[in-house]
Amino acid sequence: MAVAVQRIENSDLPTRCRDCSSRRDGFCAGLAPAELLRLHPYVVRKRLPAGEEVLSQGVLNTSYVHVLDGTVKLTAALPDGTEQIVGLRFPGDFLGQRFAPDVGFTAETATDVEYCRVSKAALDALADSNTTVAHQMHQWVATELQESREMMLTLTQRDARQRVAGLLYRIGHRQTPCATRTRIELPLSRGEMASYLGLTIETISRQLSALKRDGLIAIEHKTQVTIFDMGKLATAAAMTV
Amino acid sequence: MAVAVQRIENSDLPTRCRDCSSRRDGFCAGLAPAELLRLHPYVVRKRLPAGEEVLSQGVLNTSYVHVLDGTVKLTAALPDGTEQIVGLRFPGDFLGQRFAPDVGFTAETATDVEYCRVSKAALDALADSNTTVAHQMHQWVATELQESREMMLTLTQRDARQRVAGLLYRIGHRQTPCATRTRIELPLSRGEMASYLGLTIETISRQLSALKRDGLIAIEHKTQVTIFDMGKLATAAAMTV
DNA sequence: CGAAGAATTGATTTACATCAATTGCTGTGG
DNA sequence: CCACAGCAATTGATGTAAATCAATTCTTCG
Repeated sequence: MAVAVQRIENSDLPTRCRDCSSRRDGFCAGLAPAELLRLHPYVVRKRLPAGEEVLSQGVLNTSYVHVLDGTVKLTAALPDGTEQIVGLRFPGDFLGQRFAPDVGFTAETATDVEYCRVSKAALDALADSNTTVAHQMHQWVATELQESREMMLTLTQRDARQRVAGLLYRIGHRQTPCATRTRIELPLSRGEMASYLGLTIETISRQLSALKRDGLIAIEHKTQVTIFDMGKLATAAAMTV
Repeated sequence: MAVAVQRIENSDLPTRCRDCSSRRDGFCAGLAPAELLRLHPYVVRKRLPAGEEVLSQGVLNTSYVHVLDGTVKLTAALPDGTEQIVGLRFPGDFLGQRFAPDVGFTAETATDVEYCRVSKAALDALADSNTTVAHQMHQWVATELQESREMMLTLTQRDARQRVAGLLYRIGHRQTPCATRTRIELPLSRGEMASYLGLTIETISRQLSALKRDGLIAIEHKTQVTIFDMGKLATAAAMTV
């Protein structure tokens, strides 16, 4: 508990942490330099291209993943062999369950992704000795639950147009939090968007065309989406209140 | 940490805990007798009729609720004034979020309900000093997340018949875990089932009639449902992996 | 260039919603 | 005890959003 830390220089941090955004305002901001150093041997920083598995459903749950750059999709393998997207993870997000014996959902890079993989045993040990860390991990699950319940409401209440607009809004919000007008790079194919929103590829395509026709967005090269007005998009998504 | 407890008699427990099922195999099984005694002044045991609010969305989050008997529905108030059911809680389940400043969802009794209301401050304090309790609470959120993600899959993948069959199956499973043939008391009206499953009252009614016609269930007095074969119902619900 | 895959667009079908009527309970008052 | 609100549930008729089926068009890449 009593980690006497004061005036520790940046240079006392592990090299890779020095310029990391997570150190400034993400998960690692909650860690003392000494703790980062203690964790250091159990962390690997990686970069993967799109379409690679980061964590695989069903295997022994031995690591956490902290997303630094790019988009990761969480997928559930369905009995019929297809996969269903159940969540998206962006920079700053955290993957892994503390109290699950094995991995519940496959995590797969949707774009090029940079991340830190942390040994579960090491971070769990740290959480055992540092309640702040334990709380942070607990709180993260609560955040995921909240998100998942919002998705439930989306699926029961919103029509196709609202779902697509809402997804674009959320991606825009994560990629450029403060802009009213923004250009985003879609991390998902039409099929992936369809899977996530419980719709079909054709419906996604039609709704994107409709949003384009209505002057809310522009699309270039399939994946470059310009959002002209985040507020109007939020209205189209019925995200108000 | 070092709570020296040995050979504590049942009579050392708070009176209300002595015959409580939660003490045997629920949340309170994880607590030492001394801890139960410590919590005792901050707990009230209550019994409410159907249709009462147990926790109210938006108010300051000051208590946890531990369901002992009956069914509680979690509802989200929608902007248009209607309410959407986002979850059901049965005996043994837990309500309340450790790290949320206010209550996220209204919890309302769907049937007569017996429960213990615990001061949040007191249980949080206990969790701070007893990691087992903290873990249990963390784990509970993880369980809720799991359930919520399964609901997402239901809403994206399953049709009306599968949803209704699945709900009956789950209620049957909670009320009588080991039976193949069972009779359940529906804790929800048709409208509530519709809200939970993202369907309409009429569709629920038609699907119940269809399941009856197909010989999977029988219904008396609207709410008494006999399930002839849980296995067949699970098949109808496509719950099989 | 041509093949293969992804996305768009159009035509048709369908599951569920919506609208509408009827039935069946439950409680209240004459 | 019956009459009749008042409400939930059922059942039927019709409408509609999205799925499905079916061509194109656009992209990428060997």
